[in-house]
Amino acid sequence: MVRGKVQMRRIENAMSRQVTFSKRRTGLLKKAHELSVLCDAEVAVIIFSQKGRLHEFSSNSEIRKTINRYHRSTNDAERYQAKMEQHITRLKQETMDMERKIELLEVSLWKLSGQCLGSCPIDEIQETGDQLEQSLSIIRARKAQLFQEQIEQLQAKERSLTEENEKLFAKYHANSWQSSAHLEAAATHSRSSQSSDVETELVIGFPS
Amino acid sequence: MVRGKVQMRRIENAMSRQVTFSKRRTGLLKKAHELSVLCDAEVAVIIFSQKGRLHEFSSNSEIRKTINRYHRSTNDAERYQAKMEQHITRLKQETMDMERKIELLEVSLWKLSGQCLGSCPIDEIQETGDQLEQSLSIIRARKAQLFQEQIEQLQAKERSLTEENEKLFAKYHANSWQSSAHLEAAATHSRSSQSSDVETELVIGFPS
DNA sequence: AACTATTTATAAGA
DNA sequence: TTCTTATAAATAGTT
Repeated sequence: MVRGKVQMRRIENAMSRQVTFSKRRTGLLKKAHELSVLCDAEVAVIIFSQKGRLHEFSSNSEIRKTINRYHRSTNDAERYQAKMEQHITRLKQETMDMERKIELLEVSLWKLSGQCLGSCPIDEIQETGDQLEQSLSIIRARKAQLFQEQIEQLQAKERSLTEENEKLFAKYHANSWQSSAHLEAAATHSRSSQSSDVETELVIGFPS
Repeated sequence: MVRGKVQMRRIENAMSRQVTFSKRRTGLLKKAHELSVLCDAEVAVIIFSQKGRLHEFSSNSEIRKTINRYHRSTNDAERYQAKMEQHITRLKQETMDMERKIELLEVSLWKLSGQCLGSCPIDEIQETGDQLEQSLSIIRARKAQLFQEQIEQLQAKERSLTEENEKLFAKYHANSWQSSAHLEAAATHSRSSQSSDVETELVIGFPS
């Protein structure tokens, strides 16, 4: 039996506390239910016992809905939501920009590859053609330059090889008279290789 | 005074409902507070009145903490977070794909415009050149075709104008002998216009 | 908001 | 946990 007012402080006896928790918890949930029914209110109750066990009541089918409504009605939530919306808007904008960029690039490539001519006006085709001619001339110049460089490299290589050959020839000729026939053959080879390079240069330098 | 058990259903009288809400709401929050103090429990109560006004109780200083604990103890939160991460990952992937696509397109355009030649190997330049030659030939063909069509249109127009002129000439010649000098001038103009068109055709058809 | 007759909740004991 | 019961607390209807 109730022996007077209960002191409004933590019940020290663990057993009593557990029992009281059980009883009052039931009472609280019941009261919450009654409030929601009688007054047509949206009520949510969350209780964690001292041991961490969860008990809950929601007048709604989903307590999350009430929590979300709470978040919405709090200012924090509005700020949070605004931030999120801003973020999403930014992402969408970025995506759209990228898509537009891709489209423009694809159209450019399309035009440069000679497609889409059915729908292009003649002045645009003219412009694309001019652009291509220009690009081609740059590329032809670069090609010519690269060939020229290659030729110069080959010529340099050839010169150094010829020099080496001549040195070797002189060396062998001076130091060993025994195998003169063999060395003569090497020198001949060196000279024929030189003339072949010159011929190649002329062919590549001025294509038909 | 209380005249018997209250029926557990919505109170129809708005005034009574409002008063009962006020009283019971106070009671519920008090009970929640008592439970939290007596039993050392974590309690949160959220109430939205019928009019949407928010009332809350939290044994904690911050009701958000209790809500977060609720989310944690439920698996909802984890699932929600997992979903969000998945979504973000997907968005990032899409962005990366788009960036890669843009890069490829830009490199293609770069190459086709004759840039980036310092770093390109000769065979790639060769390939680009071939591609450009091909595109150019397509565009030249299209240009020629468009000029041809334009010429044909002009020829057709010229023919119809000539015919009309001749008809008019005949008509005026037959019906009115009074102003023969004036009509003679018109016919001369018609003939000169015709020869001018033919000249234009020859210039456009075979440009230097 | 205050009053009060009643109902309801619940502490302690079993 | 559940039942009982004495008592505190809550509250419906009224003022």
